[in-house]
Amino acid sequence: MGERDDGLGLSLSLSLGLNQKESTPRLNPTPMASYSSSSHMHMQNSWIQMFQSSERNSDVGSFLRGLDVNRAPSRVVVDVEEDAGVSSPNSTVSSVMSGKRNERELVAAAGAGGGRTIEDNETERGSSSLGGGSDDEDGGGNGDDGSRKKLRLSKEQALVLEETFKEHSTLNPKQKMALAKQLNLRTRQVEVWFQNRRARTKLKQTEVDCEYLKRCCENLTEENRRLQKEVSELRALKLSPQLYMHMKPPTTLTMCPSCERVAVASSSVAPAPVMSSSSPMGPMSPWAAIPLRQRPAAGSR
DNA sequence: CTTCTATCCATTTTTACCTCA
DNA sequence: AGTGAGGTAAAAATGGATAGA
Repeated sequence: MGERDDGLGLSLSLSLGLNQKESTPRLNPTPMASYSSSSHMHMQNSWIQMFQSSERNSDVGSFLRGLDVNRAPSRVVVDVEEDAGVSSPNSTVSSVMSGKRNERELVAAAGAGGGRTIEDNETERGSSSLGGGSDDEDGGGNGDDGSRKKLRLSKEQALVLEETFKEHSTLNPKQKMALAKQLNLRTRQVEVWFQNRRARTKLKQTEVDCEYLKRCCENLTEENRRLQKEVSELRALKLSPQLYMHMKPPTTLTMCPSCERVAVASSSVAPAPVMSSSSPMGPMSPWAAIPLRQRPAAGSR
């Protein structure tokens, strides 16, 4: 199904993302959840390329499917005029009515009432796709009744949209209109496509972040388990002082990760002063009697 | 400050396509 | 081989929030 492509892409993205993040153990400083047009270049260089590579494959896949199944190459019918007529709802419609709904209603009305929005779009799509679109196949359908009709974008259209999205995750009205004209789409379609594209990107970014956090959680859980085990071992050693005095200090828990001082592994001393920066090694510290060179962690610094 | 317009996002609905029994 | 059900992604619609004039 279609998910196969997406699943593949996602798995690739995940693996890449994790590898990338493992080298830099921190979440993406510009998470996609809050990306904006000003920060889209970040994602362009990091995440989005992973997505786009997979999605492009998906597009190619759907395109190939479309080629095989649906579209026999046929004549090219280009009708750009209506695009402008129908597709500038923001300016023309809103001046008469108010709000976005009116624009949609107008489009629907135009499609139903002898206008040629949806139906024409099919024609336009066929024209801009690889000559695809047998006219009788889609055009004769339900375009006349004004009902919404699915508009599967052609490969070329999707490709151009993707390339544009790479450069700008958002479009200003001028760019939108130019792109719509170039692709023989309505500006509303371009706008919707970009909205959906941003949503897909964000969703995938969320999934990647979730996977990364899951990994972090697993690592921390494992680390916690290991430390708990070590604590219990040290507590057990407390019961046998002779052995304790002659043992080497543990290889872990020897360094405070924050202040990078040698920590005190004494069980008789409360752990709080251990991390104190003023006197990390109190007078009661059993390690104080051990020469520094015998402390593996301290000596390794 | 209010109103209007445009845009965005989150969510939902619709549609086309695919797989499988 | 043909067909319908179910699943999925994508396109479109909807409603709310927000910014700017």
